[in-house]
Amino acid sequence: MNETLEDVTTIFTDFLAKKNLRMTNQRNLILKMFLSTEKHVSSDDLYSLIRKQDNTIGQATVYRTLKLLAEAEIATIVEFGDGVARYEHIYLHQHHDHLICEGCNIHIEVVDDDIERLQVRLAKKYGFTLTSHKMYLYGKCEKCQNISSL
Amino acid sequence: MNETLEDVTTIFTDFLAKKNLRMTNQRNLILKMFLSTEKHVSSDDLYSLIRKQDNTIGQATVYRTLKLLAEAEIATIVEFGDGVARYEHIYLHQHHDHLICEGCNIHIEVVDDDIERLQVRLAKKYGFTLTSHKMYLYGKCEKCQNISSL
DNA sequence: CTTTTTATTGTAAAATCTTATCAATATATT
DNA sequence: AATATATTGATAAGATTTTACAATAAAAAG
Ligand SMILES: [Zn+2]
Ligand SMILES: [Zn+2]
Ligand SMILES: [Zn+2]
Ligand SMILES: [Zn+2]
Repeated sequence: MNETLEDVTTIFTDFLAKKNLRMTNQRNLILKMFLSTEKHVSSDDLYSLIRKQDNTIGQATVYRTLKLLAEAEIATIVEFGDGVARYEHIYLHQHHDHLICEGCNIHIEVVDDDIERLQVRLAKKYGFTLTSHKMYLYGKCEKCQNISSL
Repeated sequence: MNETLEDVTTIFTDFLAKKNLRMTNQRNLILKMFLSTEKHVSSDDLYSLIRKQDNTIGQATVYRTLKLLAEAEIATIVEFGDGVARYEHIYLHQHHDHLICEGCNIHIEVVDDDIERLQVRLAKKYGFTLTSHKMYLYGKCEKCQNISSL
């Protein structure tokens, strides 16, 4: 996907309008900051980032806006199992899954077209139409394999 | 996998011994109740179940024991995104992934051997050895597809 | 069998993350 | 302008999980 910030802002504004909600300065700033980050930010991460530009913004507003962004399908939730909801953007960033090293904790974004195809097939086998999926692969990276074999 | 309750209890006891921990009545009961449940129980679910048999047990003990069971690889965490950690047993239950209907919320356990194979291949491509994975497929079941098209 | 050491438990407090409440403010509609 | 509606920030409340700690139980040592 190659949307610009303006495109995504329009998408969000339209989404809001459809629900009788308004595009505000706060929502605008939050969206802008969110899109400018790479990968997995928690609401709190984003709140800290935004405070640097505008320290009047409220924590709850960030929570609320991220929920809206997820509803608008501009953001998706990623859960790494520590009880914190993290978000990443879909627009400006295409779908991917996560490969995670249990040793050093690095996260690599991956996609395998064959798997993506088979997921649709698998869902269809049960009469489902697939709208999305999440896949997390856990293992050890090259470096950590060597360390643990010492 | 076809382990019996006794087998799994032994596995857990051994795991504990290796860490200088002890098999206690509480841990034994929690394990037994956990294995007797089907699928996704939260710590609180399990706590309620156990209280019926022994109302002296503490909530924290259930949390602690489930953590240990996960560490011992007898249980795995399943996260459905509502902020609650749920557990399911690996022993007595083989690996599977989850197909979830966004309409009626039913959960179907699925496995696709081709996908499982490709996951290993994908990880290898990045120099990773794979130890586990989680895959959640979200969509609409047959019934819910029809409902939403009315 | 004691005594001593170590681990475990239950209770309750604390920590974390998220949501709800509400009066004040900003935005849209009339 | 006046009115209605939505939004905000602060704060309280909720929910889930972890931690602290004294009392208890289990294991090890004597
Ligand atoms: Zn994918
Ligand atoms: Zn690594
Ligand atoms: Zn699988
Ligand atoms: Zn359904």
